[in-house]
Amino acid sequence: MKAMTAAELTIGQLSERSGVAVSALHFYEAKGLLSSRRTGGNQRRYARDSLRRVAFIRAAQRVGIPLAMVREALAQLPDARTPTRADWARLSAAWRGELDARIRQLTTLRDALSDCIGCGCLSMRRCALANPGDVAATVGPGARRFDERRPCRTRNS
Amino acid sequence: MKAMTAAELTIGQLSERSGVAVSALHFYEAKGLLSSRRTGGNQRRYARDSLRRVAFIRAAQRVGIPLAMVREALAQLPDARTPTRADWARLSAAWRGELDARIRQLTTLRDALSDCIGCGCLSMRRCALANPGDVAATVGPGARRFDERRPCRTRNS
DNA sequence: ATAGAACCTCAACTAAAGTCGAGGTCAAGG
DNA sequence: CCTTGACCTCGACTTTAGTTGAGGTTCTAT
Repeated sequence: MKAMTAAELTIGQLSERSGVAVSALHFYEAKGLLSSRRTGGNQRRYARDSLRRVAFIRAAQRVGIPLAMVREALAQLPDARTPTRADWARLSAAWRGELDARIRQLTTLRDALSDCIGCGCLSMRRCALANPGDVAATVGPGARRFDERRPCRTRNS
Repeated sequence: MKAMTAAELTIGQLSERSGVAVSALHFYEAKGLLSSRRTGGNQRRYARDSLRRVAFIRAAQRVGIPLAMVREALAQLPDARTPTRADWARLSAAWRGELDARIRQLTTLRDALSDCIGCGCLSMRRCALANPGDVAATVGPGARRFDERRPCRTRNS
């Protein structure tokens, strides 16, 4: 174990510091989420910003974002030079919408469980529980929205 | 097509009204998330509250909760009689914590992306991006918490 | 110089959450 | 009666996100 923190990381170091298994790092590389330089002996060497990429990948994973989507996001980072603050900020901005939507969806589910689930409402077309969060809006004429929260007191069961 | 809405639903009706494929309903039943009466001819008949169970399953699914966890939750509902308001309310209460945690995690990710990702922080042990949300608290002595949001200006990269 | 840890590739396996198709049964209208 | 559409089971296949193992190479410390 070479304690010296060099400019680059071995895969073992990246694994340990990120808490992600070596096999998973191989896998991320195979899927194009991560890249590495190879030494003369064909071993991987990671630039230090890989640590942040991996953190980003795992953070996204934890909230249920599929790797394919993460890959697309990361593809916007330059792969020649080390990403700058601005590069990450751009990526960040692109994701706010997605994250906000998911937060809204979760919040809605939580509230629906508290407010609505005991109401007897079984109309799949109207209950908050039943609607995908975004798709909900455009059902029938009258453009009723998800967020004009009329918590369905229909009792058709 | 028998338009008469009877006391029970066929699998086709449940599928159509819930928007879930028949094959998925079979699958849910196989996994113990759903149950049905059988007719003389071995066909499934669903009580009307199945509609709500399915809505609940899908809502949970949409926010990334695995079926196994949903199954456990639904197991708390009585399977002899139709669940009452109170039954659902109990289940709802049990889930608030889980949902709140997920909402917190997502919010943290969103904020970390906005505030922290460009900060140069690569300390996997300290950055909001890197921590599983709950586990974060207990690292080293000093009990620093996740929510005393000191957005890591360490710049050790 | 050599043991052992860490690394490499590639193929096979796993688990979750389904879908698809084959081959057969049930039920309702003409 | 008999056709047609909805239903049945069961096994095979799919995708995502990896893990595990075999067989071989590289690195580094003694």
